[in-house]
Amino acid sequence: MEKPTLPKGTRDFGPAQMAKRQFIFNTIRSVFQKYGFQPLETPAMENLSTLTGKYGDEGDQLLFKILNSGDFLKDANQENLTTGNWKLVTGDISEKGLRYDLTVPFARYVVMNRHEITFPFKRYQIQPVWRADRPQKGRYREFYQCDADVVGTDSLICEAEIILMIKEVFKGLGIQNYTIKINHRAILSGLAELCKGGNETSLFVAIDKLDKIGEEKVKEELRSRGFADANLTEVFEILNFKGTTAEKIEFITQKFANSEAGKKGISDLTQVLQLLKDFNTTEEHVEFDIALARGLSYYTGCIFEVKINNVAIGSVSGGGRYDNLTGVFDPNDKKSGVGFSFGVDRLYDAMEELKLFPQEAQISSKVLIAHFDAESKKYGLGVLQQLRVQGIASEIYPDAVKIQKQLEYANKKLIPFVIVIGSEEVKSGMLAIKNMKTGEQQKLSVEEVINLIK
RNA sequence: GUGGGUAUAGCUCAGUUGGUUAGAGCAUCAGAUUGUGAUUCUGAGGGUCGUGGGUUCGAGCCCCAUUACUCACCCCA
Repeated sequence: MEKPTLPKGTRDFGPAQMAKRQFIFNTIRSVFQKYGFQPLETPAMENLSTLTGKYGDEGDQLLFKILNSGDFLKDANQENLTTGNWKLVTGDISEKGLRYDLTVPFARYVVMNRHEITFPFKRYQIQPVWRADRPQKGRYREFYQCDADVVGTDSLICEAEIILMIKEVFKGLGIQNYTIKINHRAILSGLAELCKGGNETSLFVAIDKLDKIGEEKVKEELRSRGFADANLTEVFEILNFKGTTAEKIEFITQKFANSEAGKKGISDLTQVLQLLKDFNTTEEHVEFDIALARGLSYYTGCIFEVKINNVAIGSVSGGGRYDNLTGVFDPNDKKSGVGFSFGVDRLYDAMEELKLFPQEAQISSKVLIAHFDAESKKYGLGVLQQLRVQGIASEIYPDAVKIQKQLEYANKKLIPFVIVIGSEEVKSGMLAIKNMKTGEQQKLSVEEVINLIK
């Protein structure tokens, strides 16, 4: 018989992992809801026409496509088949694909439902997405994103609130050493204006790697992409400027004196920082990083990225403002949106590495009822029901087996208390309750047991 | 898409210049213990060494192919 396996880059999540994952999901969800976001779910699959062209050529390559049902060759163009033009054949035999992120399906939803939606619309969405790239550390083909976006307002309060939410989620998860990097697309544009010639995107992609590969490697890459060293002097002067956020802003304000884009970026950023003060929060964990660029082509305003320090995993959260997302589906409907996303799978890996999962989050039942014989098992059912009425998660060992085995079961399931029932307990009504951590055992009435555990 | 690495028990891994019957820890099961787990002691089960071919008197080890996994690059959560 052939051994069953999983598709590359996908995982099962057993009870132990699910307990930890749900701890993350619950933390994020409760923060989203506290900030007034409402839930949304969209289908796992979208029409390919909805997805293609939104993520650039690279992104189109990484889309999982779904083969048409039935005789999918029926409608395929014979010429495409014989010439072996796979890209054209793909379009003939596949019209659906798995979602690549949550932002594009959200934009589609907004355009389709704009008459029912009250703007500004704040939605959160926690669902898996799929990417057909080669898996590696911290990178899967199926992974969950937790998105929160606001569409229909260009207020910078949204940007400030994103920072607040990130801080609150990380506090809830117990992650302390992290950095929220912030930048602005217009500041990047200002930077591009300072070096004449060369492709803007190539510049952003290259400088984004600055802290990873260093100045020399970045310059090397830029040279290979047609940038002249002489034109890069001022760019690197800015990128290498060290100082506080306020000092950085002052420095680039002089540099961007003649740049409309640069001035707009600085103004937005300054306002966001001021709003943080108005919210009575500090700039702790927030870092203005002029080299931060994000790949997705639709960001137009502030951009964010969150990294957990001392953990070798990519960013665990990112986002930004896009002025033109709905415009992709309807050119007459250009709504401004801003949003961000947590990568649960990377948060999980990072928290595992940092040993941040609290053990309480892994407890399922609080009590197990163990029994010595049929009569005590029967008696235990009544006790079990009383516990459950009190809202205590509890279970009884269903089979008649040795007490050893029942205690082992509790031990493995991390159940903290075991009520042992035998003929003595049935007779007296006093229950033997054992604390599995300390090993202590005492005789208590049902009411006393409930008070102890609750 | 490009380039490395790995593949031996359910899991994590040893395995000498190629040499008889392939080992350990953990896990599982049984017992020490007929009203007590995690700790301790004793014992047991479990492997066509990823797959296919080649070299050799002889291959877990060397060579070729293939598949899976994994790490890095591109890009990204």
